[in-house]
Amino acid sequence: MHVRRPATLASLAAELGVSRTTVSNAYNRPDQLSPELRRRVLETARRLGYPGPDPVARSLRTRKAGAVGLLLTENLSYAFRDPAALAFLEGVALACEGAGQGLHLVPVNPEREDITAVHRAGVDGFIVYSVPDDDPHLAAVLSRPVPTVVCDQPRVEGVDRVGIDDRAAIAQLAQRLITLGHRKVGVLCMRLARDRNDGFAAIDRQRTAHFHVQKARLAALNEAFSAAGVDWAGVPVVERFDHSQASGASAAAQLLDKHRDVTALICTSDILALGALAEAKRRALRVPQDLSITGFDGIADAERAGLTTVRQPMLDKGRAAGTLLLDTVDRGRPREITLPTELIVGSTSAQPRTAEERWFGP
Amino acid sequence: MHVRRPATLASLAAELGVSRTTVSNAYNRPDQLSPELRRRVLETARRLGYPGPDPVARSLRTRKAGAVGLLLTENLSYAFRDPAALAFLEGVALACEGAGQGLHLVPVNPEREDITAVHRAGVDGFIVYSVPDDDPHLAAVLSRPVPTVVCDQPRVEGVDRVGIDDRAAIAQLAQRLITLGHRKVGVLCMRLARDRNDGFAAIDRQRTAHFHVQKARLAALNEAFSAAGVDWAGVPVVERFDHSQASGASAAAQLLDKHRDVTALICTSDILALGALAEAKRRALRVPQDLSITGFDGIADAERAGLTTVRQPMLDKGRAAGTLLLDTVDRGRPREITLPTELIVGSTSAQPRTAEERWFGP
DNA sequence: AATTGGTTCTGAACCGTTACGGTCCCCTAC
DNA sequence: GTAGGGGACCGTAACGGTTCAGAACCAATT
Repeated sequence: MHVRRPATLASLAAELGVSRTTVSNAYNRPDQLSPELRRRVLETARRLGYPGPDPVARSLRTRKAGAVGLLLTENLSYAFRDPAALAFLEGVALACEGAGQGLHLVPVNPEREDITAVHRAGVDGFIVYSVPDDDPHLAAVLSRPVPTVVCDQPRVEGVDRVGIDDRAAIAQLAQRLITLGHRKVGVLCMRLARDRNDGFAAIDRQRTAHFHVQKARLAALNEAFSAAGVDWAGVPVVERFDHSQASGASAAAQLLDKHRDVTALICTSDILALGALAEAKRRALRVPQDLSITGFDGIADAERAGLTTVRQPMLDKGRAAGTLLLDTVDRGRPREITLPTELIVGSTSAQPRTAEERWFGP
Repeated sequence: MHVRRPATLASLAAELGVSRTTVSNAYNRPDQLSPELRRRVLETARRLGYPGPDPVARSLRTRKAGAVGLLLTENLSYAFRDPAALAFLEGVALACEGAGQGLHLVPVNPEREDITAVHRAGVDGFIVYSVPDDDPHLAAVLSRPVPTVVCDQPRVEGVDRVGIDDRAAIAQLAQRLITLGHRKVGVLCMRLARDRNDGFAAIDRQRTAHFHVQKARLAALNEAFSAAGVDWAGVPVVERFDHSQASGASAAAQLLDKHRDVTALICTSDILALGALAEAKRRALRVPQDLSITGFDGIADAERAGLTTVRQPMLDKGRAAGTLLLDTVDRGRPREITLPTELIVGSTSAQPRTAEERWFGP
């Protein structure tokens, strides 16, 4: 550890016999004082071990912290494990470093409601990524008098927003499955609300979901399959609180145990889909002959696995969020950026076998 | 964007007809005022849209920012691409969230010398990860009157440190190759200094390297192979500024073009090794029969590829750095933590073929 | 009646800077 | 000789809190 005598701008000024303003100018506005004096100031600073103006005091005065706050649904460390979140983070970082801004990761525990971290963060603005609409942290952010950008969340009055058209994106996927002939499908989705509910999610829970993205995707699936004559009430939807391949596998198991007749498993994330893929393999179900499986996100592992999925530009999303937040120019009315998505048809989806084939083989 | 009338603690106090102290206490020391008054304060705060004490002003007074600064060699966004750096980051994040501290990523451009970001960061301490010993950012950090932990760097007077025994770790690897019979080896390493030098690195450059880790590993290799009778001056070492598989591949190509007789390629990182592996494949060199290749780090991709490498606990490293920084208790004399490493013998190393075999096949 | 003790609230100092609006002085130009 | 201009530096007032030593008050004890 490294401790210095607390030299301040004032003590430096006293030592030099100049005003504090002058010392401040030596650091911030070199043109406001003679080069000679500036040299003396800096030299004396070195001698006294003065590290330059205190960042916090400066922030207080200038009302600028030089950093962007990032709020995630999950534990801080989770973000480093999920490829999609990671790409988002990378995008935000890109925007930040382009603007010379720091990136302040706000520590949040999704299971507790400790808001203090949000209140403590000395930042010029917040990016809020995919938290439930009733999240107290979100409320805390909005209460703070700094600009905010939300991402993968519902619109908030007067707040910039970045996202994709989740409904259209998954509707396209659904349409593909429908065209292929799938009518008996199941869905694996991520957590729908802040409470842990690992299991089937009835329509009511789907409708009252607090995670905007999941809710939108389920609603769009509902709409698409209903239009194709499928009774959505009969479509099993399994929810998982934790987002991991293991969760995907167990969810798939739970669903398949109860509904052996499904011909397609629609997963709202690639991670879940990869888990489902593993479970299918474990059960010796052939994909896509016996079971089609689809994901969402377009992460590298999904591509590697040949997953049918929807690719969304996570990195661009992060960058857009950062840019929006840092672009102070045309901050008039709230802005909204919707990024394009792309259906990726992989090798994990195909026509379902007919009943006959199911009994007698292909 | 979301702007509120600037209500302050003072204006709240005025509105309520109480002192600022009382309002402050309402937030920070509930036991210091009657529950009734506290209720009124909070209620009035809500009505006026007062978001609670300003974090920056609070930080100024309390001298606590509630955040840890993290300084990396590379661009901010790089950290999200390199698995090893990522694991480190995750470890730091883990420690931070355990202590309820924010994680402030300091934006740094390794090619420029803009130090202001370090001076601007309102943090309670710094973790500095693998920057060159002459890095001006490091100097800037050390000049600040806050505790610091360096990681994968040489000792700095009076500063806590976390690392591994690089020399011992790679010496073990070298010993293995020597035992297998390799005497004609080549080395691929990461950047040795702040200037870009994509190409062969002569002994002099190796010796004057500013990246501690690389320097230590090269020195240990030198020692080990010299002891085995190899003239280190004749061992080609190729350096790459950018750390990527592409770099590894091109470095391998450059080395093999000039030194067709090497039987083993020692890489100072798994990323480089994976690139070398790709290049070997491109050249139809069989690994390990025609060429042994080793890495360093023990990332997941390396394991998948069966790489012979040294595993180091990157996550633990990050966590240790965070813990060290946040543990204010026994901050007496500088502490040092050295983490264990483990030699992983994979399928990319084997006995070199004899000269005979080289000509006539195995 | 005086002392003690406990709550509840206040006043003033302080944290280390920067913004703003000067002042002062020297130099040039007419 | 003096008006005008510009460079160099300064004084004061915030910025928005926290902290600590009391003050005021009331009840209980001696």
